[in-house]
Amino acid sequence: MASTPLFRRIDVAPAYQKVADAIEREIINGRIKPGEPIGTEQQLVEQFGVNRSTVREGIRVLEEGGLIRRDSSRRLQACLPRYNKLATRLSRALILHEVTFRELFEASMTLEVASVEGAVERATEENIRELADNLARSAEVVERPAALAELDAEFHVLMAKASQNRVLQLAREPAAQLFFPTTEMIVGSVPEGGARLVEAHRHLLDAIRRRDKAAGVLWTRRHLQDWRRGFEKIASLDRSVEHTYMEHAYAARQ
Amino acid sequence: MASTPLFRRIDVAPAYQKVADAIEREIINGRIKPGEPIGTEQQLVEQFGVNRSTVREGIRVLEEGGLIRRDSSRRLQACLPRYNKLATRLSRALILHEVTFRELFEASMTLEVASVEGAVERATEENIRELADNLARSAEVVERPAALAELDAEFHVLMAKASQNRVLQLAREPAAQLFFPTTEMIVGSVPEGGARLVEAHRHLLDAIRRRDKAAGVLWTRRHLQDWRRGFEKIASLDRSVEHTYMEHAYAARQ
DNA sequence: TCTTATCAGTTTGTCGGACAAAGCTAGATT
DNA sequence: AATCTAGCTTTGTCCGACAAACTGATAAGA
Repeated sequence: MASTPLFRRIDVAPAYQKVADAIEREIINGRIKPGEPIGTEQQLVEQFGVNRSTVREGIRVLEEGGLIRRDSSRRLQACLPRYNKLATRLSRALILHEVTFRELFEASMTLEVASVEGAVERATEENIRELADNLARSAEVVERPAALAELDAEFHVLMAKASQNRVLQLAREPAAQLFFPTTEMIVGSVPEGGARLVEAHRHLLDAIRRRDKAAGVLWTRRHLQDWRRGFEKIASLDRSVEHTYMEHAYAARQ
Repeated sequence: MASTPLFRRIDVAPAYQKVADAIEREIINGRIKPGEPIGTEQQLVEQFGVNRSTVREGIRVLEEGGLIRRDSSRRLQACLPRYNKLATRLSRALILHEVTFRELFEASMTLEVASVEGAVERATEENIRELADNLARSAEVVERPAALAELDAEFHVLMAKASQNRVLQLAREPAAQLFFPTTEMIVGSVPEGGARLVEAHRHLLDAIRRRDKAAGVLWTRRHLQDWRRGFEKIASLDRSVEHTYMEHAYAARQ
């Protein structure tokens, strides 16, 4: 057992970091609620007693972290970090770690199955309406791979939402962001690809309506296996989610 | 179909954002590899033709995003975003969204089971050694909840690593960061809690060694059910992962 | 020869002040 | 009352400056 230290540890974090930390603490522990204003840069300068440049560096950190944002008039306010934005960062990290489509597929299988199970158990009328609406729109664009791929991604987001489990929602998002953009290629290259996709969605929605978990899991598996078979016609599962592919997804998102 | 536009869209992003985007692009598409230097602030000032303050704001954005870091001498270099740094941000987001322990538990059950399945299939000798080492250390501190809780968290990280699936590794991390800190409280408040935990780990490692997937899944379920029963003695599963709890985890991490 | 001390040059973190552009406010005008 | 305008505020950017920390190399000492 060490003796009581004479001095406390010296805090050597740079000032901009301390500014960011101080504001973060206020938001995390709820003293500043999402939507509430943080104050102007000048006010922060006065409160913290540092230069405006320093405050601004701190603000950038928090902004990137998704804890604060600027409203329409560019004033600072606290906000709820959007899963989507964070997921984008994570997807980027996955790219840089050169994960393979096999890893992506395996993880997505787990996460999507869990989503469906949750959705079958807990989907609300509202959730079902949203899914039905998506299905109707999908049926209309079954011959247009780009539009269909987008609706497919949305369908699975809605499914995760219907599970009422926000942790799951967040956990599946990064993988989904990388996984689903390939749908367009696959649907386009497999005969009847679009029709099979819509049919799978129809069965999934049906399973949720009937609260039939086994059917939900079964059709999710089939749906993803379809994706996999399609993908393997185009490329190897063991190829990494490449930079070129990222550029594609990237350009499309902008 | 719209006619060809006369003008291209005007880019109105602030300069610091453009600086960040430009550097990010170079890293994402691999022209700058992880570990390579970005250059000094002065060099960036010259290359981009903007002020150093502007460059520094851009740097903060990338730093927080985990794309660049400063090495021992504070020089800038590209880096692979660390999962657990990103996961920390996600955990924070989950807190702010006031997710419940029930959501956390359900999602973790899915993710940990998937980890074990992967580990049983693909764990290397090295992975098994690490797990065995962790287990040995756990057995030594079975009576000290704080130390044991830490090793428990590590055990599950190692398990995810053994699954050889980096997507899964990343997906489970945010939930785990919120989930496992409660272990300390639970182990301390349940008689034989520590012993049960170590026993579960022993069976898990054994299942991996024998490549027995069913046993791995079974003991993972038991292990987490144990957590759940313990947790319910202390608090309701439907309580949100509260700010107070976050403060606890937060203080411990500093 | 090997280690240590020194010293000048870089680089980062911070500061103060400045200014144009965009937003906001409130009084003036129709 | 609705609209317009002028002034104030705030943000984004720039400039120049300086102390502290770090680098690298040279000089001094064992």
